[in-house]
Amino acid sequence: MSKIPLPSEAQLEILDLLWQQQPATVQDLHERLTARRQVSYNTVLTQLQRMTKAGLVKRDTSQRTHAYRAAVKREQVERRLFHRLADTAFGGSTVNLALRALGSEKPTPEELDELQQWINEQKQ
Amino acid sequence: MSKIPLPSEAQLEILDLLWQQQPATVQDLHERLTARRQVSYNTVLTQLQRMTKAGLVKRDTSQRTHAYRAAVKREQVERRLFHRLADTAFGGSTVNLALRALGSEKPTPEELDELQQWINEQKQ
DNA sequence: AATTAAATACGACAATTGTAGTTAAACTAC
DNA sequence: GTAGTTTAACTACAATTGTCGTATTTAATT
Repeated sequence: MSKIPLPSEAQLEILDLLWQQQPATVQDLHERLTARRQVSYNTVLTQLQRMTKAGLVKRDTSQRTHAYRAAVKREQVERRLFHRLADTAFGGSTVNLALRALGSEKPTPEELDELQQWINEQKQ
Repeated sequence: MSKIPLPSEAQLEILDLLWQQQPATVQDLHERLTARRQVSYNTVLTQLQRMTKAGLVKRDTSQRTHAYRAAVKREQVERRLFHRLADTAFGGSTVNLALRALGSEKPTPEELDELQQWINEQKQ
């Protein structure tokens, strides 16, 4: 099942774009990523090729212009990334990590509600 | 000020031990780290040397056996790490990231209380 | 058909990362 | 003081990472 590695930083950026809109071509992704920072088409392509090999994305090669989609679930990847961080520096407590991270934030009322709801669920 | 880089994964592990107890010698840290996973003395030493050069830790070389202490604040590093993660894949919302990460956890009552308290503070 | 554009494959490369070996100096214990 | 032990400096090395360039193929334009 999950011998799929976690995405690297640069890969995560692209994967994030895919999660937002799938499927997508290299050009799509390059355009969208360029909106955030300067990066060449080939760089995006290479990362997509690496992610394909790694099993992080799938591609449809039936057309000359390949179409990509994520092969991993957003929730799972995010949870694993978070855990890796929590494990190495927060004594494994994700709640601690969450609290620490929240510490300096000013959440929107919606976000607060979501959090509140989560807590209520846990209490039952 | 902060051209100090973020610690790598392995460095964070060691830094975490330092934050728990400072100052510490390489041997101290090696022993404590070994409790978590197998790693050689030299590996710990090398990381400490790299962290020293990077400005992440300071060392007292007045004795033959050097003594290390963190040169960066835990809160700051953790917040930066968290933000880096949030920025690349969570649309910059740390609350979202926190929620996502909490998703599958079973927190202790104490942790729940802490979270609840944080929420209450935010509401005011 | 000839030229240009678009797309992928493949290779390259420097920097970082994790890991550890070798060397040499400085203590420690006989 | 001779032999082992600790410690740190330095070197090494393969894997990963982020970044592109070049070559090649295929499609579009004129």
